[in-house]
Amino acid sequence: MILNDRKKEILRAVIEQYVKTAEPVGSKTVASVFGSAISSATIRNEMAELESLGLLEQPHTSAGRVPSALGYRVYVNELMSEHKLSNDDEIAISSALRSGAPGQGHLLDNAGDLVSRMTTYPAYAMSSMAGGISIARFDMIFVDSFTFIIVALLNNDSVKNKLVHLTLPTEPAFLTKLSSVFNASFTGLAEERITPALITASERAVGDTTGIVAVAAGFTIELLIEAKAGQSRVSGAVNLLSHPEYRDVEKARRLIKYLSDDNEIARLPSPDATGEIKITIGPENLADELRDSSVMAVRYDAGGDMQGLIGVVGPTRMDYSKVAARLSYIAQGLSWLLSASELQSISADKNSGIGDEDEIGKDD
Amino acid sequence: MILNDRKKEILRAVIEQYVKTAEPVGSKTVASVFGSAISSATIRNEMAELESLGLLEQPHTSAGRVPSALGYRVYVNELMSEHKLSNDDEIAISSALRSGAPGQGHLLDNAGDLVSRMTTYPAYAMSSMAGGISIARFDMIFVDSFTFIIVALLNNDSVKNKLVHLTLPTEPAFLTKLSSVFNASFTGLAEERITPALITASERAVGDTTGIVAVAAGFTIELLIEAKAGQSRVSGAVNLLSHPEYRDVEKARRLIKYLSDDNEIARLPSPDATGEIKITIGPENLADELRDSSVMAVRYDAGGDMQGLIGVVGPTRMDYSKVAARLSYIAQGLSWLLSASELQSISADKNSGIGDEDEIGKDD
DNA sequence: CGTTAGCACTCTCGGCCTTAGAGTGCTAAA
DNA sequence: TTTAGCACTCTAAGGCCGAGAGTGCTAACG
Repeated sequence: MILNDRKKEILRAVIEQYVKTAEPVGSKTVASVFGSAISSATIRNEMAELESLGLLEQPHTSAGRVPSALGYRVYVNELMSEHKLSNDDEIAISSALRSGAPGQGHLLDNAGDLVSRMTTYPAYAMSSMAGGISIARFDMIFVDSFTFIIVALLNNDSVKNKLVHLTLPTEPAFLTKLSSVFNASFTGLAEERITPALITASERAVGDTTGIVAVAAGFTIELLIEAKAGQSRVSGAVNLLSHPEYRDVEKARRLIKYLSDDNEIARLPSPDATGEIKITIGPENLADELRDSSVMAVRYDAGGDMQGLIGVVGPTRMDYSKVAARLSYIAQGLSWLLSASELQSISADKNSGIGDEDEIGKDD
Repeated sequence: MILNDRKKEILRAVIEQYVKTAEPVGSKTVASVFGSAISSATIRNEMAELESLGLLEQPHTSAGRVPSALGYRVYVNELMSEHKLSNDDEIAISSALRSGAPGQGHLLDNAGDLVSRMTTYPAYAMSSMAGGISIARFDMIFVDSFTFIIVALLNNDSVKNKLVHLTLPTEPAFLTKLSSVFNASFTGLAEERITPALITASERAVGDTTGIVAVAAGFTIELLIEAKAGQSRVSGAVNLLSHPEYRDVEKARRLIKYLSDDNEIARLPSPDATGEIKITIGPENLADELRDSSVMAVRYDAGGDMQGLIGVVGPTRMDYSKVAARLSYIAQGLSWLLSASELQSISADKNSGIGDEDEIGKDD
């Protein structure tokens, strides 16, 4: 978009004013931003042109102008100045990262809560694994003859388990055999690659006639499915309700409903590279429910082959610059803590929970 | 409350009509309920008396009447007829219970989702353990010299785990010793009873100089705290927004905010005995945020020493009878499935996940 | 004495009009 | 090219009015 400098400044002024007040911005208001350098009449002319370029819109004749989605896009691409985080923000974020939200053990929840608190918008957090989630190692714990526990160490360094009850008794030696077969056959496989044929083969390998292999395999699949599902989280959806664009309950309800669907979350925009902030504005979003909202997201490095993603969903009238700054500061902090923790281990500092690998998606 | 039969019938009619329409009910409407048995003038007289008794209220002269909190209370205690569940409802509930919500492994989530879906109100689900949560059994899994897993079988039959990284190497034999000391010292203890003194004692018992005992004990405490926290869940908070009494966004926001606080959830009303439905109406609720909402809850038997609780939060204008019927049908179903599963074990039916003990709060 | 028809009265809600104010676009002058 | 001036447009808020709903009271009735 080729705009002369003055148009750019006017566009910037309109957007920044509108973001602040949520009211259409008139030529006089813009003029006052420039002191007495330009008259409101000139600005009116410029604004009329900006409108015909599709960057501004008028709710009706004789209201001021409001940025269009395209206007925001130009602003984000070309005009937005880097927002400098305040000291308070930096302190708030880094101390929250270091201590984790009280009473919460989950990294995704922690990160999501923090993002949502620091932006006043609903946040989403996801983690993903290059090559998908699989099990790195099985252990079977004998509890009593009718009970055992499957413990699975996943390739994302989290641990999951299943308690299994049996109708026919078993014994420790059998479980040892079971676990070595499982370690041989099922490790490294994504959930969809654990096929019935594979299970039957293992059944034969163990010499199982009681069905225990099938059951254990079933739990293994469940466990992998849960591990995949546990990879996304939305926090602070209520926050939507404090923004004027969602004062219409029905609109808010639809968006919150949308955000509570895990499958949809997985489809939210995600940036290609670590550190780069991806912004999709209004109709740039594919989902209908997001047509008049914006989404910002950033990846972070969760150590090893793991990648994480945090983002927010809010009205198109967002302070993109400020949100971007906070989002990327948080992402950087997470990358740092999570990569650092690869070298880290027993730590006397009990509060640094959020950085410990034991915190990563080990739920269930 | 001593009311003659006709007053009772009128009160009932007003409430049932109001529940249906959310509009103040006039004498004529009530009269039509009785056919031409009583004239609207008579009803007017009766309604005026019901108002002076505090059972009905008038939003303004010349609107109809609306039930007061006291009116609902009398209705719930004395007038409410038992709602007969439709066949469809029974089928919907029992099949949902049997199969679990798709993609969700957690019992609390499942139950909460179901309740919220079947009532259109936000639901809360909790589970609790007579005597508190403690660990029944420890296992330590050696992964490599610098890594091991603590697996804890809790007294509520769920399993939790922690992945621990070490700075100094260890070996399987040491972990065996560690786990026997932990099994001897820390089993059966609630989180607050694992004291520094106890930890030091174990340290001496194992002969540990590396701090590994302290770290493992720290993780054990964390694990218990998480187990306690994982015992309550709210589902379907968005549902509030579809009810006209929460069309005021600010009101809805406050209530949803309130419901997203775990500590507050733990304080929501809970009935004394299994099967009994506890209903608190409007100002009967202690929390300010619930002053114009009602809460209904029922306990179910989760097998063994475990108790569960499901409930809903909604406007005082609720169909108490219908919600009660659905709630208690769900509670009965849960009791049945969970108690049954004590006898149950390996089951060929992969879909009966919700009834399997492995599903209970094993999210750590 | 309880019940009922009749009626005046009250209050809300929606529609309509008016006015104030904000902001525009156009014109003409600098 | 910029700007002052001005007529014009549109909304939002307030006021007014009539329709409608529902009441409470009174007086008549069985």
